[in-house]
Amino acid sequence: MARTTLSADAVVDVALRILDEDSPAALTLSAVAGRAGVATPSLYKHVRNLAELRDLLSARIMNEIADQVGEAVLGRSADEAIGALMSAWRNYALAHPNRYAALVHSPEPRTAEAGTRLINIVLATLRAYGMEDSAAIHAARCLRAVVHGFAALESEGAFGLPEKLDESYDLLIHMVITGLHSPRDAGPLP
Amino acid sequence: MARTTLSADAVVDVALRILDEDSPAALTLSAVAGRAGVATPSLYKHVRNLAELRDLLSARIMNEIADQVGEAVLGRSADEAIGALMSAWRNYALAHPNRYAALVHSPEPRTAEAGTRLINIVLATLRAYGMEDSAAIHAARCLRAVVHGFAALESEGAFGLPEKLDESYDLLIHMVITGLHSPRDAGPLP
DNA sequence: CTAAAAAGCTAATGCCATTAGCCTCACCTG
DNA sequence: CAGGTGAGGCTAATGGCATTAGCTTTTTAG
Repeated sequence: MARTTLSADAVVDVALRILDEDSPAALTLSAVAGRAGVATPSLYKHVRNLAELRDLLSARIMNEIADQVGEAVLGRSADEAIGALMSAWRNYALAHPNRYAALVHSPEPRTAEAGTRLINIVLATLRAYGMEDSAAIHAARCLRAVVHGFAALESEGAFGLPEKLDESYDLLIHMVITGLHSPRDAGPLP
Repeated sequence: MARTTLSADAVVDVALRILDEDSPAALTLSAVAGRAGVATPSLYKHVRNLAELRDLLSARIMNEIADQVGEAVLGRSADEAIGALMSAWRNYALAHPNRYAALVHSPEPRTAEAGTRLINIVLATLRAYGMEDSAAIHAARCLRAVVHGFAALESEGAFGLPEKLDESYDLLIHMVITGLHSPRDAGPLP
């Protein structure tokens, strides 16, 4: 029966639900097929193999992050934009910890393209600080590393102490904004 | 033959070599057994299962990082210590990308304990900035997130652009140091 | 010297991904 | 309206891996 129900996108949808409701380890083709109401080998008509499904999943997730971060930045600029950007990014990871854990930062084209969308949003935001070209790239990398590090650790439950994580993140935002205002060649501080 | 050759530690050694020479995905009990010159089920005399082997591996790696970071900080303080700490941490990830990728930040006791060693080193370093208690915890979390984010992304090969990564990291160190000198309640900048 | 424990082995089970080859319905074509 | 084609589904089979059970051998403690 050439039903029109299933497609690569639909398979990714199912995989996302498994990810959200179970764990990254529960993401098997068997589980996806079971939930889609289909025999396992049927999935191969839509997806080359498990590795490709993971790639598609990563790309989808990265695009969702770019969407949310892009929306958060709309209509803001400079410090306010940085804060909104960082909060939106972290909030995505908090709302979907398993998705964030499943996100792979590989050179795989689809995910890389979505990653480029995200980086471009960051670069655009940095223009408010007068950063261009190389300087902006370095700063964007730092911003990305900072947010990713916190989000990854937090969604893994790696922060054990009782101190409030919101406060830690506020501090981090503050540190980033301070750093952006202090150009690299400013030399040592007083 | 109750040979004295194999032990849990030796199994972890073999697993580390597989990790270094192949990939995280190549780390199977079969591969470990093969390289150890033993049948697969024999490993269960030393390790409860694959999950425990991964935990032991994580703990080993985390301890190595703590060792290197602790050594880097020795005899330095304040800004110089922060820079040395951040460089040593990143250098470990660069030297052993697969180990860094295999590192899991779970609440698993052994790894958590090694992680505590590392955090204590960071906390001690922060004391040079007059930070204590809660403030130091928040700052330590930020430092950890910053370094982990950069190291994780770099060792995954996530930075695609041609700009030199050393320069990006220098900027990141600069940003962190600047942020540490600017207390949270300093208010907006000029 | 002996007995028990430590550490190894083979065999067997079950899950998973993947491949091969078959079947059937939906739809387009004439 | 008949028929053929292909997308999309299915069953069966294969091979890798983790894990368990139960046996055997070697140390080593007493």
